[in-house]
Amino acid sequence: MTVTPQPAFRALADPTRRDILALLKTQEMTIGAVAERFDMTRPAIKKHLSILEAGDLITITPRGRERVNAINPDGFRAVHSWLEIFDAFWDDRLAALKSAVEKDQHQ
Amino acid sequence: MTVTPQPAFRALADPTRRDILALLKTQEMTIGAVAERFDMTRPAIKKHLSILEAGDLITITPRGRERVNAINPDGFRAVHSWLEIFDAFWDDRLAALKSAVEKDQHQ
DNA sequence: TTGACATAATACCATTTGGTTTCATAATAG
DNA sequence: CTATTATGAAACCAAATGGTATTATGTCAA
Repeated sequence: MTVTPQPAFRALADPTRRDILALLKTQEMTIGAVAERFDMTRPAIKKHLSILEAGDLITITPRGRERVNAINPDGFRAVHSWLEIFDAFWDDRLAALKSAVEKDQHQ
Repeated sequence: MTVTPQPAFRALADPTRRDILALLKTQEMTIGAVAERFDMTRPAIKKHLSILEAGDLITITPRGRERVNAINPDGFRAVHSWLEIFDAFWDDRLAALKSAVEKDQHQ
């Protein structure tokens, strides 16, 4: 069970890391393969991948001399569940907006 | 329309800022009132609030010599819509898990 | 076994970040 | 008007962050 969403939120704060996630969404990839897609050195990409792993947003699985990086839903769920705290608020605002619009229409 | 979720994700990456959001969820508050709730100086809180505003997660409205800070759903929607990119992935994984379980039951 | 390849690990650097202190400004209460 | 109150703004600092280059390690292929 995920205790704190902090590592996931921290991981999501960087645009390169979000791009990596969007890339891994389509397919699992080795570190080298990911690095090829970015204008950045492999060590830099490896750091990003480690941070994504720390946030439970990806898994890194050894396969021979390679490391396979794949999306891991766990971290996403932690983020999602934190954001859900605000769902009721949105509903309230939407309801308020709706009633305001309706009231306006009746005038 | 929100163009990039970057300022919102950046704002969400700090635990103090997420605590501030959780606080503002219950009620609008002035800067001073927010600062009273944290073991931190007012300028520090003010910086956090500015970053939250830059991420469209809150609005800061002048009222006399005060500034009223209130949750703003816009930034949350930007975050939510970026995360939605991964919804299909979760579904796929769930479907894969489900079929794996079912297959297992038939053996 | 040896060479090549994929990654790990370390040291290093510039910039950003999260905090402070201090001083300035604007609005309200008497 | 004056004192107080709420905030703005600037300068500054330590630590974290995002990147690099370099060197080491482990695995595969011939």
